Amino acid sequence: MPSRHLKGLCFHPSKEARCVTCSLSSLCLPLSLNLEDIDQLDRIIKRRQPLKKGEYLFHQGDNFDCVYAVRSGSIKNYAMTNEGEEQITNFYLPSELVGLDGVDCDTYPVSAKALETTTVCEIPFSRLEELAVELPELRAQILRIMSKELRDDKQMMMLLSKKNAEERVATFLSNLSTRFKRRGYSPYTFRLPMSRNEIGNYLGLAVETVSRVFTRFQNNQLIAVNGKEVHILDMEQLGLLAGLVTQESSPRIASSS
Amino acid sequence: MPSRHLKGLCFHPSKEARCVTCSLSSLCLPLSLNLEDIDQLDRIIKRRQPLKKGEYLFHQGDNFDCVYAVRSGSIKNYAMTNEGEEQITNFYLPSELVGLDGVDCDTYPVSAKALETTTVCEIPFSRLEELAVELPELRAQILRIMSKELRDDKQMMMLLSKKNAEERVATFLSNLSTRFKRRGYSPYTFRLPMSRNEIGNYLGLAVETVSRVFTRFQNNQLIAVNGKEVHILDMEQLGLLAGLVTQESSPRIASSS
DNA sequence: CGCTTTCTTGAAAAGCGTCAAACTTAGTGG
DNA sequence: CCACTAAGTTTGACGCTTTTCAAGAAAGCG
Repeated sequence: MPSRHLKGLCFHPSKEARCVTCSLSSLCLPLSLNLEDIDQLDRIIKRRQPLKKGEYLFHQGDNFDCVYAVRSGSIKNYAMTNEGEEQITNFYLPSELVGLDGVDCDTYPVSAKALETTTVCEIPFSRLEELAVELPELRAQILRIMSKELRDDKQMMMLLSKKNAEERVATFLSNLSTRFKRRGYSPYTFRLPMSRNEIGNYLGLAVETVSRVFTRFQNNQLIAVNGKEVHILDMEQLGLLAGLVTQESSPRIASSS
Repeated sequence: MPSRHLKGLCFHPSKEARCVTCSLSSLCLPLSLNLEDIDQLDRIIKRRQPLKKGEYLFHQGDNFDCVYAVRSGSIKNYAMTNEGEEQITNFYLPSELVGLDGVDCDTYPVSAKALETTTVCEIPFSRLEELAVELPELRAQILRIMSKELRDDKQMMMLLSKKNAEERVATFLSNLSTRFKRRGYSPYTFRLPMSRNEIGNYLGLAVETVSRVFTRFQNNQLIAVNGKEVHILDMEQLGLLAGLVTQESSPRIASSS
């Protein structure tokens, strides 16, 4: 039924080439748009060729022109420090929107690189803005997404300035779990798309520390890890740790011994 | 000359009660609005009674309804951690906009408290949105401000995850300096509106560490401090330190001795 | 299958936090 | 206006968490 409007405007007429049929449609941009609005949005969106691991969506400094919705796979955002090391500022999983922090500059302030084979929807920002003029719901949705990202950033700042290594890793895992769950995947069993190094970089910890915390969590029956495969065994305890737990009387995780 | 439109709509008919005559007009929201647009904006803005030190602009959890432009004084944003300690997420100086991270929630995610006697313009968000429908420039400006805040947050995350105590404090001072300069004040001499404790909280450092770094900077002729009064003596060196300098061959600041 | 990269583990070192105490400033009331 | 108290700041000594360095184990890749 929802197939008016498609015509010759469809760029990659694949089996899932429209927002209405997209399995992520309830999570992605058109969260609160009605069917007609989605059709309009649909017409400005391009599906890009899948990116292979290590390929770039855009580079820091590229002209800002599009935002991207991840359809499958995952993306990392990172900037270069003055010394040339990378600083990861975010990971993006399917249904999440990449590139919004470029809105007020001419260029992307960070680079976006695929962590694995990744497909995205490309949304030309100028056309999105045009469309937003007519669709108040779309406008509101864009604001909501940016505002959400602002709040997530504050959470991250809290993590970086107040939490210790265990709390950081626990927060990271809980957070991933929640996002996988929302996508429809198991919140208990998932594959980390990023390396230990990238986790450490993101969390402000040395690789070795991340590795040690993983082992400690495993020894304490919090999780079971096998390479990038993670099973969360005790979600409650993990959540407690993540929630900035240093309560005097809390059963402290035994230190490796 | 710019005085059509005012009529009975002016809430506090003080000497600086309009955006057009506001000394911050070139910095504040209406950055890129023309005179007529500013007049329209002007009519939805209320000037609130000055806040005394320690008073709240809003509390975490209050209904989100307004954003605020600081006219004079300063504001801190902070959230409560699960353990009940405060975590400062931002400081706002005159011409800066407070409250935007509430846009997509019903309630403010943080509290906003005056660090000193502070005056603000109150901007009802619903009316701002209405107005934004007609004024594309205003819409763009709101996006720009949010996007700027997103990028600032990334910078903060970088600071918290990669910089040591000296680099953090140097960054903090450089940043304040820049903002004071933009306001038209001296970038070299200014008064810190916040306590050492608050600086430490914000930078993820213990008070004692902040204090020690201040002393060290003073011993090394980088700055001169007297209570909250700060003079920057060597802006270049301070900037170098701030810019994530651990270059092998850089003249490392002598440690207090 | 061998090579490179990533991950893990141990031991030592460093940076920062914590505790404690002296000192300064700000605020209050006599 | 000064004394008094509370709050904020500075300084030193010590300890703990995390980093750094190093080396071996596992995994990914051609």
